[in-house]
Amino acid sequence: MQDKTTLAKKQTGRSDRNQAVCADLIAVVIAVTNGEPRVLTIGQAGALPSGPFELGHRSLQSGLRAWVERQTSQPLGYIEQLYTFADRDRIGDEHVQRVISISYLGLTREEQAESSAVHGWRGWYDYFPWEDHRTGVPPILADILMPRLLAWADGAEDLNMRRDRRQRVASAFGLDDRDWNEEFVLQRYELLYEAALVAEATRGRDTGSPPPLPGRSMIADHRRILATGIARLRTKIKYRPVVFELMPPAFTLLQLQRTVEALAGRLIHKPNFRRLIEQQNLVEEVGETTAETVGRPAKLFRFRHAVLDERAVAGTKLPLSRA
Amino acid sequence: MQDKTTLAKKQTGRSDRNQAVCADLIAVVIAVTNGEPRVLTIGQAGALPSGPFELGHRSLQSGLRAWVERQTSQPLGYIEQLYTFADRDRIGDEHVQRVISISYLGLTREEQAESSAVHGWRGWYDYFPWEDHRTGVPPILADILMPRLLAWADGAEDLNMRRDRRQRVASAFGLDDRDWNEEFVLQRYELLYEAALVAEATRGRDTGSPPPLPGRSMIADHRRILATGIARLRTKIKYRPVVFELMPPAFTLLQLQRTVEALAGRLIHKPNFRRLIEQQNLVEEVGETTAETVGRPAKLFRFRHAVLDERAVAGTKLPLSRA
DNA sequence: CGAGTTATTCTCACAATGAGTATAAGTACG
DNA sequence: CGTACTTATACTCATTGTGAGAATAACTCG
Repeated sequence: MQDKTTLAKKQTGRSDRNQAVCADLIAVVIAVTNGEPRVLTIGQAGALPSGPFELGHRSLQSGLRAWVERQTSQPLGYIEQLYTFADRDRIGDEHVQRVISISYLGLTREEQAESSAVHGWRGWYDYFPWEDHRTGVPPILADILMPRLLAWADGAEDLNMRRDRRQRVASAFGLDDRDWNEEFVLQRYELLYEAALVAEATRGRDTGSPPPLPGRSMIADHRRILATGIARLRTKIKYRPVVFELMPPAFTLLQLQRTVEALAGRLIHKPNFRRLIEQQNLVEEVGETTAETVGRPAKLFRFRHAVLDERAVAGTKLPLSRA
Repeated sequence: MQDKTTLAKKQTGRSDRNQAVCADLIAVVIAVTNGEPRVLTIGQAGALPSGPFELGHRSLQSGLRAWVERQTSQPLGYIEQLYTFADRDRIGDEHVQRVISISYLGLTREEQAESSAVHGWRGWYDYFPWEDHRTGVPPILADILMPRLLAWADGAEDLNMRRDRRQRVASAFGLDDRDWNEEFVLQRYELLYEAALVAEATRGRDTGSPPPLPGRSMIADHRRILATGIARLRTKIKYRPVVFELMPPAFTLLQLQRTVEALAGRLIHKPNFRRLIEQQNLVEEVGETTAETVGRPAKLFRFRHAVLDERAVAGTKLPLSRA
């Protein structure tokens, strides 16, 4: 019955323990502007908006909203929890106190007047140049990263380890007969980290003048958190109508497609995309057309907000081309 | 540049703040025995294994493993993070100190010799009797819960609120022309909570002798966490080969099917299930057959562990019948 | 007006899926 | 020992979903 006492403690506030943990809230806030996905950052160093969870906060979510709005004055719409970390090694903290990082993914639209010195929107492919396959395989991947990754795999002492590494590289980057899977963002980042092909992997060590490595870096483990957010978003757009959080009130089907392509980092077959959106009844015509540049004017659509009620979870499927 | 100081603080351990938060690790550990899904609990009251995250723990995961093994001496295999909560109201804690609950889902096999007084396995449908649709719609749902839910929906003052409630009930419970979706476990629980149809919803209040409400209750918000775990598992078995974590080394296809049915709470078309499993190459023949009870003996299969390497994420789809 | 550009509608082959039927190989028991 | 019953396993078939490409419509530009 040691269990009864545990319960008692649980219900009377555990003042007997001094687990001085502190909890950080970290936000990955995404917007898509002109067909480019962007992430909200603060400071020069490249950091995600974040701050400690405080007593005044009503909930984790509201604490996060408060920090983001204080640091960037960007209003937040949709948010969802990403992951909670507490690894000691990655935090870059030598002190004894433990930090728990609770990360969130937020989706908005970039409507800021002018960019500020302390915060701004940065293209997410600046941080992950190997992730953009819209115009084919990025040169940086084929020319620099793949050779280095394979060298790293073959550089393992153990035979089993070599096989394992090659296996993981092949799976994550779509080698051999496999297809490129845009969802494996985190696995790819973790491999590059392991192979010391991203700057933050060698941060603690004294590597003289570090060689230039691909992709912009971020403080602490923020780039890993961003990778987690991108992976989640790329997965989620396939079964939930979250893309619309990133769209203006009215948009053409091509604009919608370009947004999805920007997120997925790959192209979509236009007629099939259109078919899927329409047969799922996700949008309705506004009644007007765009007077944009050249070509036949496109009808404007708006998101049918009713679908959020109709099928709380349903599914939005997106046809991604193979080529 | 207030941002530079923030960074500095971040990297030198934030001893300047006294955010005395404490973090709890909570485990939803699932096994399936004889076609019944079960959850690992401690104590009489119905509690999930849990304990505070401590300085000695290497990571959140290892801290969780330590607590579960200490409290239940049940070894843990597969685990994944579920969700992090910090709601004040639901914790049942009047004190100022904040508690963050980090929950995990674990999958194992029940191999305990005899049950102990302080811990044990309980059928998960004891807690959620309305979730088992393997033998049709549970009477408790049709006879008791649905009428009460509809009464609750119609009891709202505002017209919009009435419509909204009816809408949510219909969606979560598959009314009208909608299908029952076994994945909406959490939404259903939340609705029942809102409608005060689960015991823990009226816990704080002085409701004299509370009427008997369906389903066994749990301490604090543990039942909600269990609902989250069930929902996650029901979703996940459809695209990842996690069922095998719950299976013995060798099994027949029917045993595998019964396990999936137990988790999903609904029946599966046998030939289609078989086809799906085989064409995905998830299993291989052991070479023996079962000498079980009656009927033609079934071949024994084992999980092809190689698939975990081959497609780190791939997909295991399961055909759920509509009837 | 013709070339170029984007929008929009169809067609078609093929894979995936839900449902049902038929046959095989055992056990139980008169 | 043969018949009824039970479970295993193998096919069939209709329908839908999906990837890919062709055809047509409606504009702008010069």
